Amino acid sequence: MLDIKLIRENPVLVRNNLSKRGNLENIEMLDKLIVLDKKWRIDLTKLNKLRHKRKVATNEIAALKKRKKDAKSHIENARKIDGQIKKSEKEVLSSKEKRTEYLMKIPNLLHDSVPVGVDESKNVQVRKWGTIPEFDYAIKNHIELGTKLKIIDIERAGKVAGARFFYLKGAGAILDLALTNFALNEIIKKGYLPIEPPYLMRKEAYEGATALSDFEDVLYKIEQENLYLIATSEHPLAAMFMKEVLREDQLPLKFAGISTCFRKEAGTHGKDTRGIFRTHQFNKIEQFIFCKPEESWKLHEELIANAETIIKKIGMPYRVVNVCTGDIGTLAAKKYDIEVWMPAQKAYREIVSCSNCTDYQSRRLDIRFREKEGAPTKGFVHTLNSTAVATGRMIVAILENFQQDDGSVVVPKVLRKYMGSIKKINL
RNA sequence: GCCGGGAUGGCAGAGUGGAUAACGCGCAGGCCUUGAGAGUCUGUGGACCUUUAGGUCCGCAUGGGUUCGAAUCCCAUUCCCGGCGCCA
Repeated sequence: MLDIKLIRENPVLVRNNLSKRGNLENIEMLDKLIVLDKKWRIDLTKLNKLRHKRKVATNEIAALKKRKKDAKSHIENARKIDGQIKKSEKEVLSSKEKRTEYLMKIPNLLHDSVPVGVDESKNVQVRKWGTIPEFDYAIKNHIELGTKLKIIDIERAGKVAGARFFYLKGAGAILDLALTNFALNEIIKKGYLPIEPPYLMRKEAYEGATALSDFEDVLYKIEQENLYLIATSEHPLAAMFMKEVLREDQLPLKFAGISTCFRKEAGTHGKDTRGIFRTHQFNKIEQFIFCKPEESWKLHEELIANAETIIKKIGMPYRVVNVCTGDIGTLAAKKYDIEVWMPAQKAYREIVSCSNCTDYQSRRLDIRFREKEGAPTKGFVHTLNSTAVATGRMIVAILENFQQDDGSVVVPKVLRKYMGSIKKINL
């Protein structure tokens, strides 16, 4: 959420930044918010005056009672004020709730380096690495490869759980674990603390960690409980310190989240329907950082570099794109995606998403920092997140890029020590 | 799941229906000191109004209720501690 004080003091700056996203709704919400905020402040001042009146009246009653005098008429008067207060309280509460609603929906301010554009076609390539493999035979896609090698079973998963689920078997299951272990070790080496978070989160925590629009389209809710399955370990990691004040000398805090991710994928019907590229459940190692505001842009580059190192070591051709204003999402001020080459689709496809959320997420979660215990707070921390590896998509990429003409798949060198030293997945 | 105890400022901890949330620690500033420390004084949550300076309200886990008036009484919820039960 944005700072309401910034909106009050510099609405033009906020409006200009929001308009870059090309979504008129944001501007409308901003206008409504400014009106509501003004109304709320006027109503609140009225209410405070009424409450003061009551305080004076009840003090008088107390004084009279102490002297054992009759206070009946005074009590009658106080009762009247009470009625007015109740009415005023309702108004204040209602405008405050609406105000908060808009404030929570208005997206983050964008960094100047974010390219302007309506959709992903306007994302800007930052750099490219590796060579696109050439095949002198008819290549197979990951579904054919995985099915033939008996390491992926999508049909039976359909029977058991429905579309967009899968079984990983044998070398497939081991490959998933190998990717997890490899990526985790790579970032542990760089000083990230591994964390297995809760896979379910309460609504109050989740509202701080993500955009409200995700509740419908992305998150699974547990029936009869106030709990949601996490869509990424970013969310429980972000919420871990909610309502806390961190110590400045402990920043930056760097974490490696380990979790399965659950996503409804509502509204993606017809998109990537086959295979395990887009599924309701997948495993992911996530990088997450809490830091001081002045170091977040440097750390954003560190996160993308870490993710690139992992992909380079696996040996996968990729490119990094600077995600444009129309495609960037609510929380991020800037976002890089890494897209790896998928031979069967003949396209670069997203495999890593790396965002600097500045103070937007931390203000929602109320995570501040200060120099030391007892000292006044210095403001909100910045939060950043980035995929280290999403195993499902990486398995797709490995199968397709490293396939051989006999239908076998070469195991990337760096993963072999996690897979009993096998060099190939054979029939 | 059942029974009992609890939740108060950055921390510790009083306050059981009638003004100011006591004392302490920490933190910030002043005085003192060559300096540090000790000592001492003042300040130390949030919002709103007005702004040299103020003023008002809110804040005792969260949400309701009772009352002229609630940290204090009642109800619900959440979390923590102890005991019993169940359990990988």
